Amino acid sequence: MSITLKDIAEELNVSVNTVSRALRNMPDIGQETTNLVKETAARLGYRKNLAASYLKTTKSMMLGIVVPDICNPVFSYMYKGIEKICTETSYTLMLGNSNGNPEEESAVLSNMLDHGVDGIFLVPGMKNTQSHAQLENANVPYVILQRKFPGLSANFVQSNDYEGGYLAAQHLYQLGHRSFLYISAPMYISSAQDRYNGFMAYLKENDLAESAVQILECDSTRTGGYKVAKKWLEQQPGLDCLSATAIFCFSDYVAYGVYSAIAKFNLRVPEDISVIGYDNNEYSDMTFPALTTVDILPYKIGKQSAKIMFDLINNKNNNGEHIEAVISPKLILRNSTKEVSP
Amino acid sequence: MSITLKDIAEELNVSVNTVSRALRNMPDIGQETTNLVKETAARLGYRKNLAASYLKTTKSMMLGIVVPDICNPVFSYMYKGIEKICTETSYTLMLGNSNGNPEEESAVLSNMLDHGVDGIFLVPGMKNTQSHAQLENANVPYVILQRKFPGLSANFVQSNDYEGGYLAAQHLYQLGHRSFLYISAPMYISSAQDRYNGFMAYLKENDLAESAVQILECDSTRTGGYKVAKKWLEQQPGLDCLSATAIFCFSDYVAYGVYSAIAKFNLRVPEDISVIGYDNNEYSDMTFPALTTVDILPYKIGKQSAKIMFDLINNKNNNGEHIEAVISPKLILRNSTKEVSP
DNA sequence: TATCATTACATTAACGATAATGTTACAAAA
DNA sequence: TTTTGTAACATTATCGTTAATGTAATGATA
Repeated sequence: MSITLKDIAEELNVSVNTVSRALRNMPDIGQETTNLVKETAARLGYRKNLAASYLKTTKSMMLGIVVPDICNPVFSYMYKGIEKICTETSYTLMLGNSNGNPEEESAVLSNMLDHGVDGIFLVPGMKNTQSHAQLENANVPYVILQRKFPGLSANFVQSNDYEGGYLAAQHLYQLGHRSFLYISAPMYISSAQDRYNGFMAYLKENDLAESAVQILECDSTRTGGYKVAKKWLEQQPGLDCLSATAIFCFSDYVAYGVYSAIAKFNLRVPEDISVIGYDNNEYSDMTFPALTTVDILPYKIGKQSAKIMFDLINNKNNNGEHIEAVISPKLILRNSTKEVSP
Repeated sequence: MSITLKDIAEELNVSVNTVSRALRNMPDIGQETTNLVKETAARLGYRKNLAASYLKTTKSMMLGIVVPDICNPVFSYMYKGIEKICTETSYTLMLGNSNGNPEEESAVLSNMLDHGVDGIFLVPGMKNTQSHAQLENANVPYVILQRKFPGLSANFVQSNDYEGGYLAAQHLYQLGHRSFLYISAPMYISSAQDRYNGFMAYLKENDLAESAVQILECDSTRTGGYKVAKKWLEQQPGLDCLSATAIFCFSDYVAYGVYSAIAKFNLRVPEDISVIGYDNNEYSDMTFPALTTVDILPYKIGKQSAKIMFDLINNKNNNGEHIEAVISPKLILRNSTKEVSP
């Protein structure tokens, strides 16, 4: 059907091996022959069969990416960051969504490994450590993004969640806030814990007690944020004497839900209560009010991960120790936070 | 390194072929042997080498998807729709962004074809017909999503843009609007033209002249929408006598830009001018005001495309004619449109 | 002059799976 | 009894590529 090395070899009356080596610029093929082979290959429209090549070399030139949900802009920007570097080195990407589900995550990983990917990028779903074992057994390099396997070491790139929490606390404190609600993802997610630690660290530096921060958990979605915020508001002694003057949300998604809950109680952001998000979704400057948030720079995280991946593939990491990279987040000031009313 | 058919064969003292056929439930292998082989395969942790399998069968069990930008939720939802169907049939997906750039689109396609994908989903970028030739030559089934190759036939799934334009016009007309601005993507994009045709069709049915609709073109981004709207507003005789009472935007992105431009002139949506978007981005109900828009149901488009793909792969399409599927869009009513002030 | 490199190729054997074709043992049919 | 059929396997060749090894011709070296 399509042109193979054999076709070129027959056309030129040389061996298949010569064609293969000529196309790969091997030094033991004469310059004239090399040129001739390349011209003929181009003329016939030869394209290398990468699967066949893989069979001999065990280099598939494919990398796998597993994310919870590609519709989440955080992950799609990570994807693009990774792709940016991969395109330069003509690696192709296989993508799979785990939907935050351990079984799906595991199935997708297996599938990619069966296809012989040369490496895997994984944004782990919740508490799934099976993936870790899978990846270790597979004997391919892998980079974990954003969420840590609890207690396990790996090549790892993440936004500095501690710093993000710290920045958020600093911003709110400087506006005069002294009582806070942190609507968090479940605390077994390392990011959730780290952000809390950073948040508390700033407050403690400024002599606030731990009791200054209430914590509520939900899954990082709009409905999650809505439900928790609604419940919290219902339990307040009165809408004019809320037990927190600022809400620190685990994600912009959560913040959107919080907006809705606050609106339901006829309160205003930021006059009655300040809200700060996390992630800086593409549209968070279009919300009303525009959402103050922390940008984790997912594109940068993706690029950094890919660079580490290629170091691993090219064996630059000869001592075998795991690499951990941390990207500093950026506070994005908008209109959902204001100084606390006197 | 990893377990092969050979390992299983040696373990059981049978031939490699027997192992292969047993695992595939071929009828000429005895039931006992089949069971034994399967147990052993499971015990040793055998995983099929899909690349090697491909070499014989020319079925790679991979499909390629090329989109302009996976960060655009329209495309990420299409991806998920496709993935939904593919997971059921254990196909794996290769994803590539073209960034709306013909060269990148072409390069990504080549790359996927070199990897031996069994089929390709393509959301074409702008006016690139080279892809069409590439896909035809490649001799793999392909499905085009959303944007038509001008003048060329292909298996094709799209939202009914004509209907979407019609719905938008109907909604605005019923609110009393009689003069419109259509901020469109370039008209060589079939969707842009179709939406215009649908929009005009409704108006003509209600005895409005073509001059009731002004058309301005931009690329479908926030900045594109912002620039065009700003320019239009600057050219108006006065801000209290705009030459259109409603703006029909090619996408929600454009609408966000239009919002910004309108705000810059201290006008209000929808009191001073109504705005309707297109696509129903995930956050369009969080904007201020919440954006009335047309949902193209990208997840459904993805699923439909995948179904067609598997019909093609399984040769159910024996007469060789191209299949075209059209998904009806849905009007989403929110707060950016209101009855025209008297 | 005989030996040794070197250049530029060709030949052969894999990679892991599968399709096509053989082979054996046993049972059924003539 | 001989033929024929069939169930249940084994053997062999092949997909397209690449690594390992082989070889002929030429030139350099001892």
